[in-house]
Amino acid sequence: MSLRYALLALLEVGPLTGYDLQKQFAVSVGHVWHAPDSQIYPELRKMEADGLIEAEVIPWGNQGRKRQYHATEAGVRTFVDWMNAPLSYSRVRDPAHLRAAYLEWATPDAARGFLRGHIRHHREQLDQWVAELHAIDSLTNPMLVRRLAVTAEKDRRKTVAFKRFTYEGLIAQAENEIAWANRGLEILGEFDSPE
Amino acid sequence: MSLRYALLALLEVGPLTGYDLQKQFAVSVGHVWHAPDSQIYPELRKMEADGLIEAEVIPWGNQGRKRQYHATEAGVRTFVDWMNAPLSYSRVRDPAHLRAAYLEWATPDAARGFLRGHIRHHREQLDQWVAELHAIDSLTNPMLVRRLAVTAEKDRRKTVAFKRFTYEGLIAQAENEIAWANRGLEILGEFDSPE
DNA sequence: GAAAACATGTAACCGGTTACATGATTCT
DNA sequence: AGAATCATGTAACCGGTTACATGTTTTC
Repeated sequence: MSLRYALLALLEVGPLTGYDLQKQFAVSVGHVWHAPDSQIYPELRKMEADGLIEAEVIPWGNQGRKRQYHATEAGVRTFVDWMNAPLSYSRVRDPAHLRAAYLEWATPDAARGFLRGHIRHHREQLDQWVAELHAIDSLTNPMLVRRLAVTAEKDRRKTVAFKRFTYEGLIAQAENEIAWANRGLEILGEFDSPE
Repeated sequence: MSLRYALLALLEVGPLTGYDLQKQFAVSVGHVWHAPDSQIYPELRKMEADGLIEAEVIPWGNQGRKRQYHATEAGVRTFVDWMNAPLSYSRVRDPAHLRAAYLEWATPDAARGFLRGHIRHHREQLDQWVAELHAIDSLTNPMLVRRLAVTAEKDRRKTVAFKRFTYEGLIAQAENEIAWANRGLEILGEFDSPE
């Protein structure tokens, strides 16, 4: 159910089309919440039906049309209420750690492949997040710039601080996973080349 | 789709009823993969239909009956194949970090509550995992003991090593989240009591 | 004129969540 | 006799995934 809050978060800053939102999900918000376009467009319609957002149909070229959405008062309220409500945690479902727990069933090669894949995956995430952190610091993230433009001067530092905080957390997560997998490779080595 | 592999992992060790499996999901495997009974029983039936497991109907008391499942040859093969296949990673969907990214919308109290809740949640997880790690080291985890009983002597160290490895990883994750949330509380403090 | 980008969806499926539902056995 | 535990499900719903589907506009 967080998709709608992720969408609302983006729409708090200013009106966007489904396509704009979709692109944001490929970069900024997408770093913490992924959603494909096939989910975004129907969700926007539902949110519109629920009165959280409103669309303005804008002509685009000769025949083209696009729907530009903006948050309504109710939408802002809903978003703020969610931000102030306690977060509910879903139960653990962690394929990588599930596999690790039974790794003695894999061949040594497959086990090594799994751990290297884990490192590769988190290295890729890490690279993205580090780049995003730089974009925050250098103010080259367009959504953040737009956000700051509509934020009172006194709240700007805070806004930037939370964005940094988020990405620092994600970076620490990725580094942690990489360190864990490397430790796993060491353990594998102990059993592969025993002496 | 990992539920069936989690179930197979448990059934590799020896026959269990749906109820036995369900209890394991409340403790050991449940630490990495949660599943409610309403999901376990139907999944077992599907696995039986797919020939991965077989049930033996055992009388229980005067009229009671229970179905004790064991992995078939095909079941073992399927499990081993999964263990040797590359793991596919699903896209990020992280409610806590999503919220953190827009935490300036929450009241200072709600923000503090969110971070404290994050710490509480991961502290609870941490406690469970630390206890589990002790149960591994002291060989008081019944499933592990059963597992070791059917494992060749030379593979026992390896089996225990991977279990430890898994829980060390989970513990590091939890500690990481707690450290992150504490850092968030510090940041909050800077903005709440500025001078 | 072709390719890239803009724009917006539908549909089938699947795994997981929540709530409901029931009955037997064993322990105290 | 009552509580705890053992035992096994069904059903409605919902969020997310994957595949499919289509047309316009802008840029090169």
